[in-house]
Amino acid sequence: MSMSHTFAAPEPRVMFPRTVARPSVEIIRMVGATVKKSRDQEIFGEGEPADRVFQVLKGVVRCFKLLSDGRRQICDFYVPGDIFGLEPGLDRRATAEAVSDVVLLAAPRATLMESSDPDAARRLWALAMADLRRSQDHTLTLGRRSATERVASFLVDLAERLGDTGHVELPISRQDMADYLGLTIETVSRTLTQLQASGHIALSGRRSIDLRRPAALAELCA
Amino acid sequence: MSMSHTFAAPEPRVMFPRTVARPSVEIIRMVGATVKKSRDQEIFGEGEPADRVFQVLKGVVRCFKLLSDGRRQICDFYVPGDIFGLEPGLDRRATAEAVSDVVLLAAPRATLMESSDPDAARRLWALAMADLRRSQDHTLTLGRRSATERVASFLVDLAERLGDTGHVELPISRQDMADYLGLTIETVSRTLTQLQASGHIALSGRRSIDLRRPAALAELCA
DNA sequence: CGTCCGTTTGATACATTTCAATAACGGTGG
DNA sequence: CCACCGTTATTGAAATGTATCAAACGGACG
Repeated sequence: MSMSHTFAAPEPRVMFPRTVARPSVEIIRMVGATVKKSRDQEIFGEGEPADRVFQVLKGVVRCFKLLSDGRRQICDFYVPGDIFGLEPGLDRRATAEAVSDVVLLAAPRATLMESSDPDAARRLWALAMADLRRSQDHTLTLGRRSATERVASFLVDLAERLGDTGHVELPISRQDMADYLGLTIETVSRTLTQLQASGHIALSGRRSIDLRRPAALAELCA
Repeated sequence: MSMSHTFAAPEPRVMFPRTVARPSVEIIRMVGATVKKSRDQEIFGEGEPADRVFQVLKGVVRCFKLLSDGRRQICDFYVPGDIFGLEPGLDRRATAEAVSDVVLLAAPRATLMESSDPDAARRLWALAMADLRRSQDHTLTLGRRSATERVASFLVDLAERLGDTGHVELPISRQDMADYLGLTIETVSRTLTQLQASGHIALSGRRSIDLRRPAALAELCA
């Protein structure tokens, strides 16, 4: 489809908002304050009060949980357009960090919850449900898919989320992929080279992947 | 055990003050119709229209997803008091079955969504968020915990859910445990006998487990 | 041009799965 | 109450996928 790049992109750049319509909560745009964070900076930490909700304008955010010995599981990535930071209770159940430099919109939780907009609650609910759906798909992947299947489904999913062009400008490192997929960095790397050898994808640079046979890739997800 | 890379461990957290009252949605009780299903009977199937929401009165329900080759991942179990069947979209993303003979209350989705009760929406939201929280905890378990840690955390979680008495009358088979924990039935079985050998639990019959050292068990979850 | 960090590759170790057999339960009927 | 049976669970031995340990590579950058 698109020409493969001969050069690696210097830095993970702005990602395209996916074309799929998603529930938008206008109110965030209205009452939100712009927040910028640089690469690897924390946005909120586990245990803190969950007083704000965020929308990604630029960059990518990771949300993760830690085990006592430092093992990390990334629950989800958020790309431009996504809203995150809604919590079931009063405090954060996970930590959020900037994967790349990010620009966010932050709105006080209370404002959203008590909004007079009759649709706001419904939209917030839709957002929470969308997260739930993603989380349950993730559960299936982690519980029952092999390394190859995990990587394949990750690529397919990411491509779709970023607006499918058959080309993924990977916004995240191998370590982040590994921690999202429940694998090690070595296994992710090996799997990617295998997928390249089998002609499913083409790697160029560290952060750029062409999906050469998207249909076959989707098959691989089982 | 997957030690991918070491990250700073989270600061010692307070042991869950998780006495979060189970959000109840009275309206289900008011407009709900009683439904009975016997063991292994389907309650709803993936792809069907998601027109009803259920509350468990008696018995246990499992909700799962399948891969094309039949591998199964149980997303969650629902015990008496739990509400399930809320969906992000118009149709079911998973299949629900009766683990044992069950009695359910079923309420039309539309009734709930359009309820004039100002609190109903909020409670529904709380329910969805509770599911999300559980799902993300599950993600951590599947992605980063060893077999022993998975089984231990399952037992601790289940005991708490059923009303912690240090004794779990297991409502589910080894196969269901395995499919929830992303393991095989053999591994679950071996792990349970090890936990018995180490004095953490005592098995009696197939469906009855005593948590002999709950604190130690909780430690095992990492 | 050399350093540094992230990635790839290689060799080996290990946890869990797989395959196969045995054992324990739970219900049924004699 | 006991013997039988099918089902579910346990145990064992071997195979396998992924992790671990260790080293080499490569691009980005000063």
